Amino acid sequence: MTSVTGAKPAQARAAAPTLEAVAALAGVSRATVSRVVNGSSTVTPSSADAVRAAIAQLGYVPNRAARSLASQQSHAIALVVPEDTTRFFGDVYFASIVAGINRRLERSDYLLNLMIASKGPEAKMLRYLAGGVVDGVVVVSHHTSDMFVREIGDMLPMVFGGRPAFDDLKGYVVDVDNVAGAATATQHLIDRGRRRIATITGPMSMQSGMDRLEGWRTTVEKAGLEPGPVVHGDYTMLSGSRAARELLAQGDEFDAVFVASDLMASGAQPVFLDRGLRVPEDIAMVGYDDSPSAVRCDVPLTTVRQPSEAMGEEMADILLSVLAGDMSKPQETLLPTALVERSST
Amino acid sequence: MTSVTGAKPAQARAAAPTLEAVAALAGVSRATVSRVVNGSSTVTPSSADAVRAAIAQLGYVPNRAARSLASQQSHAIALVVPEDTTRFFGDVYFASIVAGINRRLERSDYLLNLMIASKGPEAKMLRYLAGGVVDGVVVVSHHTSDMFVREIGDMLPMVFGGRPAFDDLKGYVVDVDNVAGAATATQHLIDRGRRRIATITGPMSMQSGMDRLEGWRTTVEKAGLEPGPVVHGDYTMLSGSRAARELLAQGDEFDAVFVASDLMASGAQPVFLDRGLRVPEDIAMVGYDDSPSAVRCDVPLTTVRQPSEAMGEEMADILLSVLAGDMSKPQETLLPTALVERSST
DNA sequence: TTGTACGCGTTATCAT
DNA sequence: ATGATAACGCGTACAA
Repeated sequence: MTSVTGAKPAQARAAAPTLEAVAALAGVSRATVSRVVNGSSTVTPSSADAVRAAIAQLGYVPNRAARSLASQQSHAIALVVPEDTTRFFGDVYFASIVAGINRRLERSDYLLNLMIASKGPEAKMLRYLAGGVVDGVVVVSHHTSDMFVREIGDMLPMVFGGRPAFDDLKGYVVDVDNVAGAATATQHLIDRGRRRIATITGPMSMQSGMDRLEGWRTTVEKAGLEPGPVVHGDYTMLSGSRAARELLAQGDEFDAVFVASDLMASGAQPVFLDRGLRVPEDIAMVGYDDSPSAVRCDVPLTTVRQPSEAMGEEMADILLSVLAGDMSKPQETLLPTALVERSST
Repeated sequence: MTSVTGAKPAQARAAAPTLEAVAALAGVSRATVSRVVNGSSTVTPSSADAVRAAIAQLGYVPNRAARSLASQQSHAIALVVPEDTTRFFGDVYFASIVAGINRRLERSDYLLNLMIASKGPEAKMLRYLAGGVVDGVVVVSHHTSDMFVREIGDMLPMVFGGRPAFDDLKGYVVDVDNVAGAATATQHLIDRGRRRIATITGPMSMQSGMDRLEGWRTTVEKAGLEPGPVVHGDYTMLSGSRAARELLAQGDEFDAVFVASDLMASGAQPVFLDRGLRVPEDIAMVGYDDSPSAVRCDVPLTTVRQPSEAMGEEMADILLSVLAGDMSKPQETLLPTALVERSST
């Protein structure tokens, strides 16, 4: 590591102007300034103008800490993701969620605090949240083993992205209808004339994994078909290729497979192709997510699209409503999925 | 959108215990409690124990807003990324940076605030930062056109990831030696016996783009070689394939190409291969970044590895030092690069 | 409509 | 070593 010492980079920074200063310049009291800043009640237009002029002239910006302390609100929300950084950044699903949340937040004066909480610092994070850094929490990618999440619900309003697996949930839920999505995908396979449909599932520690499996099973049974082989994965590409090998190794026949995530499907497909199996002729595939990897496959994937960005936006919207005291939001919001047909079926 | 109304999810949340409460329980004054909380100076072990016991019993957590207001510090830093969400999440480089920053922050009580500031809300972000939400800022992926970044330097300590292109910079810089990295790559090509070396550059609006071009040029000239053709890209895969086509269209001969990012290289390579050119026999390639895409290429890329995660960690470390009043850090820190040899040379 | 005065939970400066 | 007490900057009853 080379280093070059240069001029000193720090300098005296101008003290930020306060409400007091604005009030003095505008010739009114602090209270009045506070009122126009918060757009509140009735202030005489003339003095309101004077205040606004003073604010502009001084470049006044409310001090966040002081405001929080007085109002008992931080005007920030947290996105809690119980995954490690690699998974978080490796999955575009999270990108969409964040984009959606951001889009809603841009129309407010709330801030987003990203908390990617892999394994260790759960206790630390709970302490942060307890410290009043945020007014509410959005939780996505939640596993049954993440018990600490329950404690969050005891101290802050909470919105889940994807229904958590435990029963006594405190908090709102925004979800896609995973059962219906999986059912649509499976039915599509049946409509294409497939009779022996396998599935590569998501993790059984996540509600979405269980729901998609259920959607597959009920649809197959309703059609009077014998369920094909089932192999479990964890949504990652690696687990997808492993599952594909296992499927083949088991020796059970199948002419189609419903894969619970595009990442797993794009891991599985090369395995099939390498074995000389043709997609979709020998094995038809349907994925889930409609992620970019679905298109990048050798045989582009038919898949179930989730409105991830809309989910993010909806979650933020619900949380903001709750924080605004609006208790009329439904506790559970289901967003629709859509089948996207490509070459793999 | 279906919705199901359920039980009311919100409930009365216990008021958080305050310093006052702890003091009362421990039988000391607020000041003393504050002292042990901040590990400060000299407190009698006996009363310190009493305080700690009270804290544990009450589950006391300091209120962040109050602390900020009193101490004039937020104990949070911001990572400002002037890119849109898609680019941010699409590039693993950022993931490493964040991971590195997080790793350093975990050993502190600072919080990270991610601000992905595409185009619009620059003014809004400046207002946030002016509001005292953070004590310092880390800026990565900075373009010459992002003028608003300069204003940040006027109000907060700042660390750049990658040297900004403007001259009067206020702030620290952590960078890799892009000139040296490009030089190593180019020299490697020369050592392999290549005489006519082209380059696909990064954006000329970024210092790193200019530096890598310079490293290529000086090395070629120092070897007494005639510089090969130069085509500009913007680090993305798409621009890489476009650049490759342009390179071919120009008709100038070349037997090697130094590409300023792996993403561009993985866009360029298929173009060469499609034209029946062999890598490395007809065209040797060296990329930059050592990103996952370097390995996913048909012909895995020889590339220049940057210590991205170490960069993130170093940036956070410097910022924390400055915030702690330590002015001894060098204004510019250069991290070393390393050549990773694979099949493309 | 506007101003006064108090409180928010900590830190920091004094005395003691 | 410890305890009053004054900031910190703002919101907001309450009074005028």
